[in-house]
Amino acid sequence: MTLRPEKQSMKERILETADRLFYLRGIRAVGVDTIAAEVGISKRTLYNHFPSKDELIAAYLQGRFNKAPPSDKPPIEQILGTFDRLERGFASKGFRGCPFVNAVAELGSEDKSVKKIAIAFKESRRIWFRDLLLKLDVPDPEGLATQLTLLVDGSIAQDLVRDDPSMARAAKEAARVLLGNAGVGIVGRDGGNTAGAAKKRSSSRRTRRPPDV
Amino acid sequence: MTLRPEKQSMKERILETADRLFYLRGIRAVGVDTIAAEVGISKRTLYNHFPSKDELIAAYLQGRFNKAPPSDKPPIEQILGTFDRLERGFASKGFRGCPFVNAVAELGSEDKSVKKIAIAFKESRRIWFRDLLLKLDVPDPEGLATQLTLLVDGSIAQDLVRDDPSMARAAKEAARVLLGNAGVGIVGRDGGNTAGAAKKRSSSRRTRRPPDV
DNA sequence: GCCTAATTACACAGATCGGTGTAATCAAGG
DNA sequence: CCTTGATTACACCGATCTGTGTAATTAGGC
Repeated sequence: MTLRPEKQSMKERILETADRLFYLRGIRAVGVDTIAAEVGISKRTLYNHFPSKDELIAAYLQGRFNKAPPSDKPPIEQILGTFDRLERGFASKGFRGCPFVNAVAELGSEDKSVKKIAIAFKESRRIWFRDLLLKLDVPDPEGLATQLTLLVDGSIAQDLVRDDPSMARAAKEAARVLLGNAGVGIVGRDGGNTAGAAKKRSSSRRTRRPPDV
Repeated sequence: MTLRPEKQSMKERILETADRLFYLRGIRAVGVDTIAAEVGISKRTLYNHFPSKDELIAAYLQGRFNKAPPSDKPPIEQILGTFDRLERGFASKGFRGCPFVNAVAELGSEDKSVKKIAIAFKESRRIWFRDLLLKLDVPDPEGLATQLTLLVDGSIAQDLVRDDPSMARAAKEAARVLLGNAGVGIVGRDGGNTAGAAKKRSSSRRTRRPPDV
């Protein structure tokens, strides 16, 4: 009966489907019945693994907490590479903004646990930037790290409404300026200039998975 | 019976209440019954003024389209002043992020009209920045305007999840660097340095109206 | 074969959703 | 006074929501 390996546990299957639907259509817009039907299980089974939708939501956001893969590349490349990965994410078909920001926007200040997870995620990214900046001996790693997160979240929000992956490139150029201002030497500018980046209203949206946010 | 002037029309009263509830609690989270009850009218009256909730949502977002007051102050002050107003907005009690981003995040790609309004708003702000930058004769007003909008939206998203109005200051400092890099002379840095701005995890939230986004 | 645990189908509860139909009431202006 | 239009109360629709109760069915390990 098991046509394919099916190494996933039931809980994983539920969580995977919930992740996809919550992220793509919105948390409030997706009911537990829809999730159960999509997984191909009964609603009862779903509730056997997650006591409530709220817990499923929390698990969904926890699962979005990325596994930032450690890299041995130079810090400056890692920092700027963030925006390249961001641009690929924007261009992927299923991109729908930052799941944490979206969740907070949807569920408001009612759900405290959701906000806590969102805060933790945002802070983790800021710390990731900061630790890289520490290696670069910039004057103010804390403040610069915060500014870089602003560019990240700003480009995400802009792409969410505009569907314009070039926002990531604009953010990258701004990041380069901020880094340069902090005394970090400019590293290989890629291809074209960034002028009029907002003009190339790309209508691409290829078929890739949303890598990370 | 009219204790106070009551110069508002019925439609305005409905829209005002809808705006407050939609923005504060989320669009999907607020039903038409709730809005009617809050206004103190019957649901029938509400539907006499707005044929559907979707139209009410559209009117809500249209109403958020700000009236950018023309100013005769120097462009550079207007640009940087944006972040000051942003910080005041963040510190106000009812601030809950960008209504347009929130709406797109909530309603997803289903509602086309909502997305159109959101795009128009974001673009209008970019144009506002660009026109000011044109007066400053910067090399790339289009690209720089885009970058400034990234800082604006980034700080809004960050404040939404962190409740930290200092994000606006961090954005302002970054904007100053970007402007300086474009050849615009530094204008009066205010008070303290921007270092560790992310540290002053303000728990303020005063009682003010959300001015604009 | 048997025990245990998971999963199933399915009905149902209680609430809320957007939206409508209807008839009574109210207010204002001619 | 009378007419007209707005507003009211209120019942109701069908759909959907989260969550539960229950009894039958399945599958695997001993």
